[in-house]
Amino acid sequence: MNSTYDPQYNLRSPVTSADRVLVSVQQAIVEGQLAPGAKISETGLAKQFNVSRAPLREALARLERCHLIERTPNAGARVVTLTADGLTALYQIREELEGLACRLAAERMADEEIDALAKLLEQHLNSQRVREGESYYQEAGDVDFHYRIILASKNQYLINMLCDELYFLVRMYRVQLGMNGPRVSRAFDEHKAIINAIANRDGELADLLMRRHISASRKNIEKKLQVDKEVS
Amino acid sequence: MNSTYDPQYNLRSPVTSADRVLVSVQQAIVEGQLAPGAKISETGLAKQFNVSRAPLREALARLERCHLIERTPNAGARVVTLTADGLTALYQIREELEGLACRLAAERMADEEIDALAKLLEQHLNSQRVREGESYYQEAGDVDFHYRIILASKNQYLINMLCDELYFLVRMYRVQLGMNGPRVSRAFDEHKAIINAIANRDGELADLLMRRHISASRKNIEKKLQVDKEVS
DNA sequence: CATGCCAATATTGTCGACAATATCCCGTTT
DNA sequence: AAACGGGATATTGTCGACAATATTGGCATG
Repeated sequence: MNSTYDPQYNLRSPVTSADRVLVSVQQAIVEGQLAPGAKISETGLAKQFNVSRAPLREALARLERCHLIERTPNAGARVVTLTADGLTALYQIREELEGLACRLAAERMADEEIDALAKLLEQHLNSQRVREGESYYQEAGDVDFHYRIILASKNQYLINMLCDELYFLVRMYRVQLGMNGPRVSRAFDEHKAIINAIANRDGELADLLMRRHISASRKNIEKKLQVDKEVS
Repeated sequence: MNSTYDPQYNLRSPVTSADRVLVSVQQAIVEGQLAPGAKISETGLAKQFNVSRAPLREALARLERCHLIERTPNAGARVVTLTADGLTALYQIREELEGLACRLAAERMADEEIDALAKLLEQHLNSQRVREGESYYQEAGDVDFHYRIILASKNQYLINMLCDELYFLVRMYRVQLGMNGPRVSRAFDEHKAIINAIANRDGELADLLMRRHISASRKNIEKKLQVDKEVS
């Protein structure tokens, strides 16, 4: 599995050193190199990434924004922990917001964008790596699909909340629980149904399908969380 | 009109000096002392609030989070501008999220909380100040109602997104457009219907009513925006 | 006169040091 | 032995200065 994940979704490329360290720490938390619940040492991380504490603290502020850490004044920051309740809460929001994104995308997505997304889906399914079950590429493909629809909504706040805030946490749950099971082919079918609804400009249906899709995904992860808990 | 607005909604009281300057600048932007589109001078604001640039920049990071300013790397920050498109986008999100909040509140709100909220509504309607049309108290009362329902959802992300991020902008639209018109009594009826639905544990209905309520509010503000544009 | 370039200026980003606060450890007390 | 208290330590918050980047104004050129 390829461990470097190119976040092509970051709207603006990292220009300042706070941006760079943010990307690094985001990745470290999502992939678990900084364990859930771990205390974050400002001086430690600053040294590790060869920056001073100022840009690191700027990065921490944004990490809090995307719910990857929790800060308490004068006491410091900890990496968030993954819980069943948190997952449910997160996916409840996703259902609402991505449902809305589908309705808007059905109105606003250009025909060419729709074609391109449909093609990307096919291409992704046929890809060697996906069939071999590399979870990294499954994850990237899924996120890509959702991002394109969200961006097509052209609602600034929606895009911001989903892509810049919530999705890092979504990926964290998936990566750390190793979600690479047999749901891939079913998810593909669901994706296809959604893009079809959008192509038909049927926002209501796309909304409904997306909600179901996310709900199914949630149940899948909840099951895994349950199993993990029983094992431990 | 009382110009000081006690933000009783801030979950944790400001403890650090960055917290304090954040509250001050938030208020300044929402109430228009820092005009929409105005450039933000870090050194200027820092002097004005008698702090160094470090805590001020911390505050700016959080102001960006609640969409009150827009930053561009190496170039600085500007106060956001109020536009019809932005308002529509904002209220689309509100409809979805507050609808969800209603569904959850219908499940989770304690009977005593419901009673208290109903009483607060009555009390608010009968209040001298409200009948005299002091927009400040109308605004506070409305926000209070919505906040209580949102908090009752007990969904951490929902609460965070609405109360800590979006609502400052909502208030900014309302305050700066001087929304103190005759919608107050109608809004009261709508509030009452919503709390009734919640009391009956009818989440579906509460959801629907809240969406309509927010939609009506949006149209009201859009009208005002239109009028203002024609005048100018 | 408009336009493009370059230096001077102003503003933002980063750094290291200090102050304020929390955390830890250990001795004392009941 | 457990609970409390107080000092030592570590960590966070804030400050002023410097470096890096944008912006401004004037000068030369077409």
